[in-house]
Amino acid sequence: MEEVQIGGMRFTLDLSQPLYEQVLDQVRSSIAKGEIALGSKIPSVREMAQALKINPNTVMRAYQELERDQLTETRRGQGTYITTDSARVEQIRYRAAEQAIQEFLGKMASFGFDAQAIEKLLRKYGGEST
Amino acid sequence: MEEVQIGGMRFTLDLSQPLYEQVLDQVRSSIAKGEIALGSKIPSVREMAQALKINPNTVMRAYQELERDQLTETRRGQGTYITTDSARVEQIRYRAAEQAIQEFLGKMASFGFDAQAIEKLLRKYGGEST
DNA sequence: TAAGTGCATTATATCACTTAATACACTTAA
DNA sequence: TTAAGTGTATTAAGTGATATAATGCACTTA
Repeated sequence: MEEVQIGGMRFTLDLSQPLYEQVLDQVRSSIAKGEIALGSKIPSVREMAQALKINPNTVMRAYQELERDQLTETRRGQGTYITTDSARVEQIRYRAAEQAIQEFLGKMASFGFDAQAIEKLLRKYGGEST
Repeated sequence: MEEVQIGGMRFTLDLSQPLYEQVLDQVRSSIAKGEIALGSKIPSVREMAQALKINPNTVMRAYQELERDQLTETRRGQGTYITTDSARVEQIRYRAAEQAIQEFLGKMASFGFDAQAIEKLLRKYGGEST
C-alpha cells in the first residue's frame, strides 16, 4: 500500500498480482489518461527498479510489453519514450475497453443477470468509484 | 475446449485459470442461474474428478469453497447438496455482481473513460455475448 | 458387510514469478 | 578518449501456487 512518486507517475504495488503486471498497468494507465505527455521519457529501468524497490528484470518485463504494444519506443543507450502516435494510444484504449466490457458482461451473464438487470445494477452501484 | 456433461451441468476446462477455480465458477454459475434445483445433490468428489479427468483433491478444493460460501451443504457419507436457502443464493449473486461492477468501472476509469463514455461503449459493444 | 460418501495427510512435480549477479553494445557528455 | 548511464541478454537460485498421486479414516446406506 506504499505509494511511490516517480517520473510524474504514482505507483502502488501489492502482492495481489505479479509485480511486472502492476507496473505495466500503471504506466499504460498514465499514458491512456494523458497524465504523461506523448513523446516524453519515462524513468530508466534501473531508476524505476530502485524507486519501487524491485528487481530491474521485473521492470524490464513490463517495459518490453509496453513496447510490444507500441505504446513506447526504446532507444538503445538513451532510454524509453512514450510514443508520439496518439492514434495508437486511442487504439489501445478502445481495445482494452472492449475486452473489459466483454469480460464484465460475460461474468454478469454467468450469474444470471440480463441486460436490463445489469443496467439497473449499474445505476445502483455505479456512483462510488475513486 | 472439451465439453463434459455431468450432474445436469456442462463443464469446459482449459489452462487459462486454476482448475479448482474453474470448477468452482461453473458450479456456482449453475446454482446462480437456477439451472440446478435447490436441495439437489451434485456429483461426488470422485465422480466429478473422473468425469473431468482431474485429481479428486482439486475437486475437493472447489467443493470446500462452495461450502464456505454456504452455497452447498455436505453430509458425511452421503454427498454434497445445493443449499435450500434461496435468499443465500441471491445474496451471493448480488455480492458477486457488485464486485464485478466495481472491478469493471475501476478498469474503465484507469483507461480514462468517464461514466458517459462507458454508457456509450456499453451500447456499442453490448450486443454480442455468449 | 460392502460400497460409496467427505475428508485428511504426505510426498512429489511443475510452472510462474522474482531476485541476484554479470556482462555487453550503445549513446551522451565531460 | 573516457566515464556514466542507457537497454538488453544470460545464468542461477529461491519461493509459492497449483496439481497429481497414493493412502487411510470416519461416516452412511443398502
